[in-house]
Amino acid sequence: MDTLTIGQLARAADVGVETIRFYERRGLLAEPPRRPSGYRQYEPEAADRLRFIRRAKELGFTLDEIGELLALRARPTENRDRVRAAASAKIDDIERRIADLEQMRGVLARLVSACEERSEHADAAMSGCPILEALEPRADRTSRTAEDAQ
Amino acid sequence: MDTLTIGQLARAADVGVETIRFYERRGLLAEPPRRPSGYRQYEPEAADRLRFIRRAKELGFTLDEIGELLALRARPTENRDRVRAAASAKIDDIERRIADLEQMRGVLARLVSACEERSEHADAAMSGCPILEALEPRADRTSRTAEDAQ
DNA sequence: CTTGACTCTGTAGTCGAGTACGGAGTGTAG
DNA sequence: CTACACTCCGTACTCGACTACAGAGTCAAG
Repeated sequence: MDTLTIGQLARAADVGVETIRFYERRGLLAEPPRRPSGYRQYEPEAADRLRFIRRAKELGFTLDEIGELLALRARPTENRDRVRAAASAKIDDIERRIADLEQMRGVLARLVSACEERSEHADAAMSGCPILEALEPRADRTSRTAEDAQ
Repeated sequence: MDTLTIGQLARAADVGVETIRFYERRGLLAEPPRRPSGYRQYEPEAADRLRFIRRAKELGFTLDEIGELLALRARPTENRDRVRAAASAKIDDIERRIADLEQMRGVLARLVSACEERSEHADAAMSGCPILEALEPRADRTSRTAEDAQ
């Protein structure tokens, strides 16, 4: 027997049974043939397709994008450019996200080290860890009349 | 007049009116005093608090985490260590995310360039852009009998 | 005084990617 | 033949962070 039930497929691809049906509804997975009982019968390659989906998700593609990728895959050579373009766009996207995260990390790192310095010569007990204060004033401050107990 | 209506505050902090009420429900924003009519009356500092929230969100904190941060802020000096610890944990988190994204980018970049090479000496028309194929086999392959037109 | 913009409350909808559940039918090992 | 695991379908729920809406009341300008 070289077809799989949905549960066997789920174990093979390490996803949930419900996830497989969900992908089918979303059009990411073709409807497989059925046994007379209605049970889905998958070929082992279905697990590859599921792994493809998982891998693409890990690479930051949304399910919609993955659907497009799978559609392109059907006719590969003529769509090479489009696949390449999609991947390039995704790279740009990823680079933006990396840059954002690096900026965040920089800000937090500065604040943590500033905070540590203060802790060491523990005199300035009157001023808190600068992390919180530093978060507040984003670039150009709007008018501040000083003097206000919230 | 130095109090703001919710709409003025929303414009000042560049968030939606509904968002402000949502933050209030979530406990991120204290309930402000009201006019007899029930209208909320905000001090200008409320805009700082909203900017704090926005900034922290940009830094990757969830609203729950921001709530904790704001709670810690109330008693700053005694909580310095905890604030610092929270920020450090967030840095670790950010670094993990950066590493993941860099890996994704690496994979995609390799695939795109491999694809470009093929396009140049455009002989291998039989094999598609390797992006799609390369996505599939995740590390150790499970049995593949070759030969299958899906 | 009227008009129109604003605000109030409470509830419901959105998006993405699933996950859970109920009730019925099926496959199979012992 | 009887358990019991598995599968079917459809619907509803989850999470996070909002966003929209209905219907009523309020404020300020002209």
